[in-house]
Amino acid sequence: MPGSNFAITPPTDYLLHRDGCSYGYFLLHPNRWDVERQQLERTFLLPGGACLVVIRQARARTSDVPEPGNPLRIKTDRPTDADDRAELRRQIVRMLRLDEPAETIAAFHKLDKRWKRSGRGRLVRSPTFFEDVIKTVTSCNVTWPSTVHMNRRLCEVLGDPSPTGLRAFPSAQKIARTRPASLRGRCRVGYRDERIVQIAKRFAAGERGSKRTPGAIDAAWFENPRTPDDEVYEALLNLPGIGPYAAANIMQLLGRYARLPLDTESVRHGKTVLGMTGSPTSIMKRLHDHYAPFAEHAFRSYWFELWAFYEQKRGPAHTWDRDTTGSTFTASQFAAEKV
DNA sequence: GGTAGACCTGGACGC
DNA sequence: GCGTCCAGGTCTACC
Repeated sequence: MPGSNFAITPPTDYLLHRDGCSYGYFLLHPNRWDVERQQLERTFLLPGGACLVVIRQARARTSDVPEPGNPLRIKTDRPTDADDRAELRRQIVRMLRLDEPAETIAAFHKLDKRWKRSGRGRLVRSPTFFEDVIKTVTSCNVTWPSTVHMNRRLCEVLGDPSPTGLRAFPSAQKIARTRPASLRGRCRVGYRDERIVQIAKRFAAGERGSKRTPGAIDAAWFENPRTPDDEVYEALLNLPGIGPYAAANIMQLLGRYARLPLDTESVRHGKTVLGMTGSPTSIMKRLHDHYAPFAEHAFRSYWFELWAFYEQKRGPAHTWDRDTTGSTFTASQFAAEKV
């Protein structure tokens, strides 16, 4: 089937295999990182319907390895019109954080020089705020393999298929129309069923512009950098299924890096990598103090430390296959291994 | 304000 | 193959 081809020019320091494989969500359906081809594949929801998209960074003429800032080649599995391409471009920019200029990453490297050489600084996320929120809910109170399973089932059961047959992440409207019991039974989300449907209803109401629906979510307000951090955090805490950890994690997904989403894995990191001792509560307090000097970049410093530990154990993230390495490792495995 | 226990699933383990 | 235990963050009731 004939598709469309176009290119996006990323920031001058951008590397797809490094910056696209920088956070666990790149391993969750409908995302798939093709290790062999070093390209990102995913079905996007566009005005004209679901569409499988392959994103690959152009190589240099004399090398198999892309150079920073090389164009991103976008290929779709069906023809796209101008509306489709505009929306696709918008979602890719959000997902890959192409709107973060090289200067912002340089400012982070000035504050935390450990990552200047590798160039790490951007964190991949979802094409939409809604998907980031749901993915965060599915990551709470479960081990990583369960998070992988829930996201796979959400796509398989509720996601629209592209012409090739690969499914997108379900829209807020689709989940809002789903019965909680069905979500629990078919997607294995457990007690999160009602909470996920409630969140989806609020997003769906916000997308319809329904001001009369209590709690309707105005995604643009959350995404607006001018909205104060504290107000965003408080609003997130008011969503069902979102507690302090999930709210702080969604904050970083919104590009607000000052807060740390600390969980049991953070405590493990504090103990095994940073040599901290004491109760989990005291370690979490010390972790906050430890990363405080990195101010508005605190999460980046924390996360790339954690990510470097994972890569030390499992190899570079761009070699992790979603359905093998990427779906099996757990924090408890790392805790049991020697550093 | 702090804390205990329930919530649900999948994986590990013992038999 | 079956039963039991455990990890994981949020929510509610209770003090």
